[in-house]
Amino acid sequence: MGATKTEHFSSKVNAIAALAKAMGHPARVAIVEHLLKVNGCICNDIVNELPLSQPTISQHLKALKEAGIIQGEVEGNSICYCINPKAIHKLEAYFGKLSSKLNTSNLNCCT
Amino acid sequence: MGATKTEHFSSKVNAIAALAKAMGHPARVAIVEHLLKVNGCICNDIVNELPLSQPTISQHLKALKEAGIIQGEVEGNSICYCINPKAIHKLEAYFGKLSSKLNTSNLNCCT
DNA sequence: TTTCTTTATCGTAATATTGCAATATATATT
DNA sequence: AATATATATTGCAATATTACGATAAAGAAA
Repeated sequence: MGATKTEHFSSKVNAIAALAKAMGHPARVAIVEHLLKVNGCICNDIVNELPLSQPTISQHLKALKEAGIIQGEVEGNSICYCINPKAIHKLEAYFGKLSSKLNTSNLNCCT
Repeated sequence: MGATKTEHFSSKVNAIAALAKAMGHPARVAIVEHLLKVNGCICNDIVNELPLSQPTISQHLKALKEAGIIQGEVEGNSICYCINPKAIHKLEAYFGKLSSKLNTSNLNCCT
């Protein structure tokens, strides 16, 4: 026990959960926000923006990258990280679909 | 160390992270999917739908409830759980805003 | 080549999460 | 009251996450 039983769930459900999990930490949300603010890339300035150590930030960047939320390229001396719009769009599409289904359904309990 | 340093981040960032975290497990996504499918409430049938024990499911329901993703009411012998549309809408709005900002920005790197 | 800068990885400690058996609680039914 | 049904809580073991110091790696600049 202790490990998530991903094998029992559909790949669609696992895919959404993996994306949501990656966004499930304030540091990672803050990284995405920062990437959006600087309109493109992180080149060495993210460490100064967040109240976390460099190894911790590197770890969070890795988690975001492995989930497909961001993508990175070596850019000379530093690394260029930016948001992968497709991943964000998947989340938007999923929650958007949920929202619209909720609007059309008659939730006649728990109100 | 080991605990998330939530106190260093804005309440907006923490709020999104908390919602995303709640959706960051396949069992919890599956619960939400099931709630949507039955168009309203869970009344005792969720345990038969998921490949997890009753205590584990109860735990996931509690996590979803504490995050505000679902809301529950005692309904006679059983419990009536249903989705809180506001929480889903917050997620949709957040990722929607990210998406549209990404569309208008010129991501001239990492392409 | 040496040094500087930037990012990644390793090792480790603290904490959190996941999962379940056992048990408790609470209401319905008989 | 006794029993049945549905959900929650407790206690525990296994695993994962978070965070950071120390160190490594890799390219830039001198």
